Parts: sequence; structure tokens; C-alpha cells
Amino acid sequence: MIKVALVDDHVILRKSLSVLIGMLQDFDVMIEAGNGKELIEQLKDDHLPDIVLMDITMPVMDGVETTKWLKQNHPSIKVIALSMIKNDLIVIRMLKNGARGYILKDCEPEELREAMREVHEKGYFYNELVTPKMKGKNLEKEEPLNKVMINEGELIFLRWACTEKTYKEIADEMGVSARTVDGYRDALFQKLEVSTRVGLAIYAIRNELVTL
Amino acid sequence: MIKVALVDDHVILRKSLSVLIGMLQDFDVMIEAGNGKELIEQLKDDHLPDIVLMDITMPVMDGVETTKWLKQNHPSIKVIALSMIKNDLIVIRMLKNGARGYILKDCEPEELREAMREVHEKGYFYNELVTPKMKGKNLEKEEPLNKVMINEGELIFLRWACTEKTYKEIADEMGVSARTVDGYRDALFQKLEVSTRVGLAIYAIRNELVTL
DNA sequence: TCGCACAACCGTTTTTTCACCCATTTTTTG
DNA sequence: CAAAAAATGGGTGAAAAAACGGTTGTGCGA
Repeated sequence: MIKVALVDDHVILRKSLSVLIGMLQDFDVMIEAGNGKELIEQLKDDHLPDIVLMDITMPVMDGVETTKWLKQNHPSIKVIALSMIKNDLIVIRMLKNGARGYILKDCEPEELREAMREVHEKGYFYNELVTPKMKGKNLEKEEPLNKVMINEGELIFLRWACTEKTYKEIADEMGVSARTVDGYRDALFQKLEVSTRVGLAIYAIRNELVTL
Repeated sequence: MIKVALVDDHVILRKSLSVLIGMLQDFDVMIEAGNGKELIEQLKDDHLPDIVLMDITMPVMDGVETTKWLKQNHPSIKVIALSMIKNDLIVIRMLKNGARGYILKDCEPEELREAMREVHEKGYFYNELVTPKMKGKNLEKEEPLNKVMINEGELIFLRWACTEKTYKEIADEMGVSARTVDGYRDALFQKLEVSTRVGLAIYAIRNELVTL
């Protein structure tokens, strides 16, 4: 029996997915959690899941943070990202933090089953979403995996850009000069191919870079 | 047997919810659709569902549009809105267009079951999300149901506000003067209690007023 | 050690956004 | 019908955002 944990903030999806997986041969849902923190609280060292199906956008503790924590504290647990969106940046962020696969919420149940089986047997599941990101890359190192790689400062700024604060106020929050913030903005305009602050916010939301 | 149709754009949720509902006594999922248009295409006059569980944010044809269409073309079909968010405005919009109930995606399966049963037997399911909106109101009439009632022009503007267009360009798109657009903006700033365009966009997205 | 790339920083100019003031017309309502 | 409310269009000025052209310092590899 392969032990599965489900982490997603929508009860209905969690419960019904639990039923669906429970019907599959060889799989047993042992943990359900509404966010990363709830998952961690339920983990017991002598009774860990083999696989975690992890949503990305969640309150309290999101999928990226939780995957990172699992990699450090329970590296034997294999995380599969379960996301609503198809986006290079978020795929890379999850893989870099230790996810073994990345599938969409509108995949067929059969693909989900195959992903869980492969991850359990081979340790990874590389579908067409993941493969292009793996071409001779070492995910452990900080390499420029993608032209659209956003660095830490830019990411923090991007999240602030989704608020009503002015750039000046964002600069204060981040502890850098207003001009530096302008630089982040200009860099992101180029990388993300947008030209307004609304464009930034929409991008961040669409790519689950912010918790709304 | 109560015949149920599921309309949601995420295959996994649809399939697993279908399994969950199928396990309940008296309920049978006869239609699954990824959006309103798919639902309509599958409807046959001699074999209609009793209940439709309707997601709100969907591509092609969203939950509000689809509910409105069903009310006009198949008033016997009872729609229950199934949403991710708890928000007065979207609750009212769904009810005004004919929905018989409104439940959240993170409710317990038991509440879903109760909602379906009540809607089928009594014609409506009013939980704590809906009741406050019904106090002596006639939803058929265009009444000021709420202080935060957005009119049609403002709603169209609000959707444009989630793009990279300037107000001038939005005015051209809407075929009104730039000043009128300013008026829409100022009215929404007050009603929605925001003060920047990013605030508008975030509100619209958070409340599923736009299809991202 | 010499560039090279890149992040952080700075200043200026133009465009857009926002906050006030207002008038006119249409619709709603008592 | 008359009064009230809502929708539309308008102007000005201050603030913010965006486009542009720069400098400096640091790390890294050829």
C-alpha cells in the first residue's frame, strides 16, 4: 500500500479526491491537510506518507514553502505538485525545492495515478510540463534555468506590487531606495513582457506568486 | 434518483466530485462539463438534470452567464453555485440570475449533500451566506440590494481595469468619454474601498469578476 | 588581471493616475 | 408632475508611475 497525503485548502476537492484515490488499487490516503502547517502537524516520524500531493496556492503555508520544508526535514517523502496553472516559473520553483513531478488539476485521473505510481517506483514523474526544464540542468545549483528567472528581490517586490502601496512605500517596506525598486520594476517589465503595474499584478496572480 | 450535472473547468475536481456524489444514496451524476457551453451542448430536452452544481469562474462561458441562460431556457433546472470565495456581490449576482443556493468549495461533503437534497425538495437552500441577502428583498427586481452594488458600466470598466490599457484607451473601447471612465473609477474606489487601480484589479480577481 | 555581466543605485522628463471642483441630461420615485 | 437620484461629461493641479540615460561596485570566469 502506497501511503498518500493530500494538501489542498478546498475541503470538497480534498475529500472527493481522497475518495477517488482510495478507490485505486495500492493507494491509501492517510493524511488530509488544508495547508502546509496542518500537514506538518500531522506528520509522525514512525508513520510517514510515501507521497504528498501538494497544492501550491494555500493560506498560512503555501506549497513552495512546504515542499522546501519537507525536503529538509523528511527527504524520503516524495512531493508531487498539483496546480491549476501551466507556467514555467512556478514549475521550476517547485522542482528546485524538491518536487518530483508537476501535474495540473485538470489532468485526467489516469495521469494522476500514473504520476503517483512512477514517483513511488522511480522517484520522479517527468511529463511534458517538466521535461523541457530538465535539459542538462542541475536543479540543485543556482543556474539561470530560464530567461524569465526572477531573483529574490524582484519576487518580493512583485508581491508588494499586488498591494495598494506606492513604489516609495514599497521601497521603505523592503529597506532599499526608491530607485532600486524602480530597477526591479523595469527589470520585471522586460522579463515578463508587461508595461504597467497592473500587468505585474496580473502576472503574479495568474502564476500563483501571491496568496490573494 | 436525483439527476445531477457538474460544471467545473478542473477535470480532477469534476471526476472526483462525481465519484463522491455517485456514492451518495439517491444521487446520480448524469452530465459533466468543463464550462457552460459544454453543459448546454449536452442537454437533451427529454432527459434534463434536476440539479446543476455550477462553478463560477470558467473559460468560454462562466457560471453567471450559464445560470442566466438556464433560467431562461430550462427554468425547471435548479442551479447551486459552487464557489471558491465568500463574497456578497458574487452571491447576489448568482441569486439574481436564478441560483437556488450558494455553497463554498471548502464546505464539508455533508453540507453539499444537504444543499442538493433541500434544493431538490424545497426548491432552495439558504445557508448563512445567502440568508442575509434575502431579508425582505425581491431578487427579481432591480433593487439596491447592497451598498456595494456595481452597475453594468462599472462592471465592464472593472474588467478593463484588469488589463494594461490606460483609462483613455478603456474609454475608447467602451465608447464613452474619458471623464465618464474617471467617474466609474471614482465610484468604484468608494464602493470597494480602494484607492488605486491595482486595488480595483485585485478586487475584481479576488471576487471572480474577471476570467483571468 | 582584465573584462563581462549584473545588481544596486541615482536623476530627469513625460505620461498617467488620482482628487478635487463642477454642469447637463436622463431615469427613478414619491 | 415635481423632486430626487443617477449617469454622463468636464477642468485643473498635484502625485504617482513609467521611460530614459546614466554611475558604481561586486563576483566570476576566460
